[in-house]
Parts: sequence; structure tokens; C-alpha cells
Amino acid sequence: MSKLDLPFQNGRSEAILQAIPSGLRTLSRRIDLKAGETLFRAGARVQSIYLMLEGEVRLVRIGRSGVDVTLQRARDGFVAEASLDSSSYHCDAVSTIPSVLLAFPVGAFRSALVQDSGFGRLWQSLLARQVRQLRAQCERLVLKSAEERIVHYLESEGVDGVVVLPMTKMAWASDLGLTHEALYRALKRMRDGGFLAVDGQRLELVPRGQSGA
Amino acid sequence: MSKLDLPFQNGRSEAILQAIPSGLRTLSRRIDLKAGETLFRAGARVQSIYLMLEGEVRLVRIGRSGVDVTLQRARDGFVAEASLDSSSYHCDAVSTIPSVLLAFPVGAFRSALVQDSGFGRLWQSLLARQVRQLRAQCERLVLKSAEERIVHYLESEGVDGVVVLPMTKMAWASDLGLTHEALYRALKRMRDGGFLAVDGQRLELVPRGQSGA
DNA sequence: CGTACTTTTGAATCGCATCAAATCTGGTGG
DNA sequence: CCACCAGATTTGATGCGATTCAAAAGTACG
Repeated sequence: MSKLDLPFQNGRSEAILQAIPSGLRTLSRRIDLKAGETLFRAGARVQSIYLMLEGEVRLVRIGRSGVDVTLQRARDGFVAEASLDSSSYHCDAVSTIPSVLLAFPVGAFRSALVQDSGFGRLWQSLLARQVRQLRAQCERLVLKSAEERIVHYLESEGVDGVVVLPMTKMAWASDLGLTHEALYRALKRMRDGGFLAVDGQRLELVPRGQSGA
Repeated sequence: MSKLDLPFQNGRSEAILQAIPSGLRTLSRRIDLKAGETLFRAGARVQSIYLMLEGEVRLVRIGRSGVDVTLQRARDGFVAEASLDSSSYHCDAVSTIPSVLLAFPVGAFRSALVQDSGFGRLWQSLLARQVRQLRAQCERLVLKSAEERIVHYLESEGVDGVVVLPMTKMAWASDLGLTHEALYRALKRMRDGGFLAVDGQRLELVPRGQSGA
């Protein structure tokens, strides 16, 4: 199965997939999860590495204090690339909505990283990019107001303050750590204030002092 | 200078340093920054990779909208590992307090990654660990209440709900995206409520229903 | 046409940020 | 040893902005 019959919603996963050597890609198999289904459980042997194609999977750790904490909500990219380094999972993975993933055998993945030095370096770049992006996201989430987070997103993820959102605004609100109501209200304020132009999924930051008309 | 006369405050950087091949380590040079000094500017050629030893450096992008956004506040680990993949920096780096860093020549670093396959794999593990930790931090910052963030930290960074804080509580508050007042108050509430034991830098989550006596 | 989901607006509440200030701490120098 | 200082820790009062709950209107899709 070297060809995927999937209408990609998912830019990052698509880019990753192209970076994967075709020999390895051939070994992948598609996995469909219904909402609430479990992908793997803590303690289980790591047998596959998973790439998100559609939907959402959460990594959850259940502490003995009875509380459960979410370690990752994956909609994009790999679910738990750190599992490459360990022999068993350290948390549960559960889908929150119907999801589609690609599973790569972990052994083949590891040896591809070692033997195919080009892939190894590419993998390093992917991880480094991830790190940079996640760092920026953390800084964004530390900001107190909705407007600050929006501006930060446009400045750090966009080009010259322009972004075409790769997701619905509801999902974006969730990424920004806001309720959708708060996001919509902030967008309206910024539009009314004249420092943001919104056209569907396209958002543009207008430098202060220049209204859009 | 293969020996560093530094009293390490800095666990992560120390671990990283040990992972670096001694040949590369030898080429490092120490850099001291006063508060407010600039380490590099956007557009400058990437000549070094920097490891934080002490202090804090911020990566800042100045958008043409006049706003400036912080992309990373580094106190630990590398300042901008993504610079490994590009020829020039995409943001400014400025120290906020007096800081000490180690600078590695980027060329030597890149070739070490390619030629020393052990180092290459180690680098991948380090990055993967970073990714995991940053993902958890993002999930933590999405939580609305101070208590939830504290519990999340203890569950995800600690072992069995026990953590010995590797930093002051003020710095922790900043990592948690809280003011120090909010953090102190939440800690007090949790202590009083009996589900958290605090002893200096040691924090332990007490399973609900069992007070600490 | 109907269903599911997104987008939008409203009102009330709550928790955190903010500003202010006091206490405590460790370390320095006289 | 003590005075002193910088930084950390702690407590209080106030206001604001996001959350929450509720509901309506718009939109895509079968």
C-alpha cells in the first residue's frame, strides 16, 4: 500500500509521510478507531509508531492519586514519538472522535533511522521543528488575554502576520487554550478595532494605525 | 576547556553536556552575558549553537505589526536547536538576567551529528524527550485553574506524584503560567485541604481521602 | 428538508491578575 | 556578631476578563 486513498486534511502528517522512506511506508497499515476506542495502554509493549491522519487521540496518564492528566492531544503528526526510545508505553492512548491512523512497525522504523542516514537527519529536523513550534505554543499559552494569544499565533505561525487557518475556529480555540466563545468575541473586538482582517480562514494582522478600508 | 568549573544548577544542561562527544565539547567556549545583552539578532548567520548554563535568554520576534512575541524563554538546555537547520537566525536572542552559556561551533556540531552515529541517535532521543515534555507542558497550560496545573505537573513530571522542584517557586509559577501569588495561594489551599504535602522543594500529592498525618 | 456542527450573542459568575505591603530568608560586608 | 540588602514567600483588597450556561442563527451535507 504505497498509495493512500485519503483526502488529506492534515498538512503536517502529509509532510511527514513524504519524508518517510518508501520501503518503510510500504510496511504501514491503516488503523480506524471509533470514538472512545483505545489505541494502546500503559505497560503494553511498543510495537508500532502511529501517525495521525484524521481525528484526535489523547495520551492520558492515570496517576495513583486518582487524577488523570492529558499528556498530548494529537490531531497531527505522530502520537508518541518518544515511544521509539522505550520498550513499553507509559500512558494510555484513546481516541476522542472517530480517527484514522497509520501504524509503522517500530523495529523497521528504528532500523530505518539507523541505516538510512538521510532519513535520520530528516527525522532530526522534524523533531527540531516540533520543538520550536511547541516552545512557541507554550509561550503563547502563558499570555493572559485572548487577543495577545491570537496576535502571538499570527506572528509566530504566520508569514508577515498572515495565516490561513488549517483548522476550524473551534479547534483553534482549543489550541489557544480558550473557549470558542472567548475566541469569537476576541476576533470580533479585533476586527471592530481595525487591527485584524478576517476572511474565512484567512487572518491578517493590520499594523496599528492603518484601518483596512 | 574540557572541564567546566561551574557549580551546576542546571540538571538538563548537565545531562546534555554529558551526551556530547568529548571532541565536540572541547571546541565549546563559555559566554557570559549581562542582563539585557544580545546573543544574536534575526538575520545573522548561524555560527554557534548555545547551551544554557545559568540565567535566562529569550528568543523574540519583532513582527512588522509592531508587536513583539516571545518564542522561547530558555533557562535550560539549548537556546534554539532549530538553528541547526538554517543558515541564519529568525529571531533575536536577549538575556533577561546575567547568564552563562556554552557556544558550540555549528559546523562541528553538524558534522558530529552526521559522523558520530551514536551521537546522532542520542540527539534524536534528546529531541524526542523534549517534544514529549513540551507537549505535556502545553496540555498543562491549557488547564484553567492553578490547582489543576499543579496536579498535572506533579503527575507528569514527578514519580508517583512526588517532585523535588529543580527551581524556585517563583520560576515554577512562571513555567505554570501563573503569578507567584496565585501559585502560593493554590499551594496553601491544597496543603490545607490535605491533598498536598510540601516540604521545602519537595512536593507530594496525597491521594484523596488520606490526610498527611 | 433535516441533522450535525460551527458561528454568534447574551448574562452571570468565578478565579486569576494586579497592586500593595509585610515577613522571612540567605548571603555580604562592616 | 550584627546591620543590611536582595530576593523569596506570604497575605489582603479590588477589578477585569475568561468561563460557564443558554440559546439563536448560519452552514454544509446527505
